[in-house]
Amino acid sequence: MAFDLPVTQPGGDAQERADAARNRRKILEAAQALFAERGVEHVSMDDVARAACVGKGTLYRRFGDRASLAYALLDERERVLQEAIIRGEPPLGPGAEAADRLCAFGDAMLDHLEQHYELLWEAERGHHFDLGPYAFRRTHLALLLREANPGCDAEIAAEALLALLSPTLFRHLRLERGFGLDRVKAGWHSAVAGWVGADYPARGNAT
Amino acid sequence: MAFDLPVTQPGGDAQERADAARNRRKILEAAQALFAERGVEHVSMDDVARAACVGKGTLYRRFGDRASLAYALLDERERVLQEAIIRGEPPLGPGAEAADRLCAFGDAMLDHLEQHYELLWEAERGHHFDLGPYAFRRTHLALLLREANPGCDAEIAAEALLALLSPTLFRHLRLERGFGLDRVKAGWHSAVAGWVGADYPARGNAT
DNA sequence: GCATCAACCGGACTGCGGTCCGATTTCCGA
DNA sequence: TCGGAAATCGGACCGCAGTCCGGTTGATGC
Repeated sequence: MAFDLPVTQPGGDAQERADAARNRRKILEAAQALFAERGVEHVSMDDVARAACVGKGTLYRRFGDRASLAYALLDERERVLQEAIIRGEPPLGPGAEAADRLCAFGDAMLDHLEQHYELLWEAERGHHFDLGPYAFRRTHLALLLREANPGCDAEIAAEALLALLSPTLFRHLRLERGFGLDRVKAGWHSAVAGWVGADYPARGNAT
Repeated sequence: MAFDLPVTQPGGDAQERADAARNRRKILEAAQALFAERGVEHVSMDDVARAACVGKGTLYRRFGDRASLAYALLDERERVLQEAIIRGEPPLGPGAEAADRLCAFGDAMLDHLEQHYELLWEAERGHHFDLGPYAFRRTHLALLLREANPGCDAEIAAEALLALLSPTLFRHLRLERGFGLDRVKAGWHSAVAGWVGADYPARGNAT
């Protein structure tokens, strides 16, 4: 079940056999083409294997499961985004106020979702929370929340905010409810404002 | 794909043939027993059919899919909960202040999740949002939010709050993160406070 | 009591995600 | 250049969710 997310080109310390590298590329290219052509959810793993001229065993050896194949295709974009958060310009990157960074983070993530929600949706199935990118986002949010509002339960708040960025909810809001992207972004800003500005601890009212 | 959620006893207008009713009961009993014995996720639909001495066709005719079978088993509990919300005592039922009702709603839902998250998890797969109970909760929350904070985007806020009560997130918080139920409830109260008390509209900060 | 027909039954079938293992290929040291 | 170990390959295989359809059963009108 454990495997390393492939960097775009295996490169680097390269412990990978030549045929293995060739097959990884064939698979990624075939998957990208098929996904673009038919839509992610209408492509089976067998389809990908067949299109890549590769056995299913190879496909699964390389990528573990369907979700991970989806993540592999997103890998580059994810790293760009992560880079922008860690070392990019404010307000997304360091330097701005925490609350502004939180807003910018949501905007960036929502744009990301808008472009890639099909893949993100696939990537999220099953694994949800233990995956690298999720953990990074959680940590990042918790850090900013702690800075913006030291009184709040930053870990819970981070999870709560992150839930708003789940591909599942995004799909629902955008497609089923028909909310515009701007409205969802405004919702994010409100949620951030709520967590940053509310009085803590909240009223006790246990049932 | 469409079918009516079975009331506990088919009763009422009863257009159901005797053998069909008998089979429904056999299936529900078998499912309940198997789920209790092995845990929901270690029981296949074939297992249920076999244990109920019924063909798979019958099983699927009755319940449509796995998620709906799970819901059928929850049906009674769900209706009790819904009744308590619509006509029960405050603060869960009508009569209390909106913000207090929101808190009480979360507490009740979280208790419900605590007891039934395995079934709720199954029930949520695939369908997510168009299902009856979800729609009811969404409407209820939106109503209370509109009352508690007329300035906010109640529809978005309702979805955002409801996301905190998804079986997926609950499982993650309780089991993977190891948060106590009280802490999650406190998180809910904070989230409610945030949406009820924050200043709207939130800062614009579009990317 | 009986004929008729719709509704129901059950198990064979499909498609998919994921696993397994014998055959093959690559890499490395000699 | 060559031999052998180890990683890799690929397709047969499994379990599961969900569909389909020929045979059967129960409700209804006479």
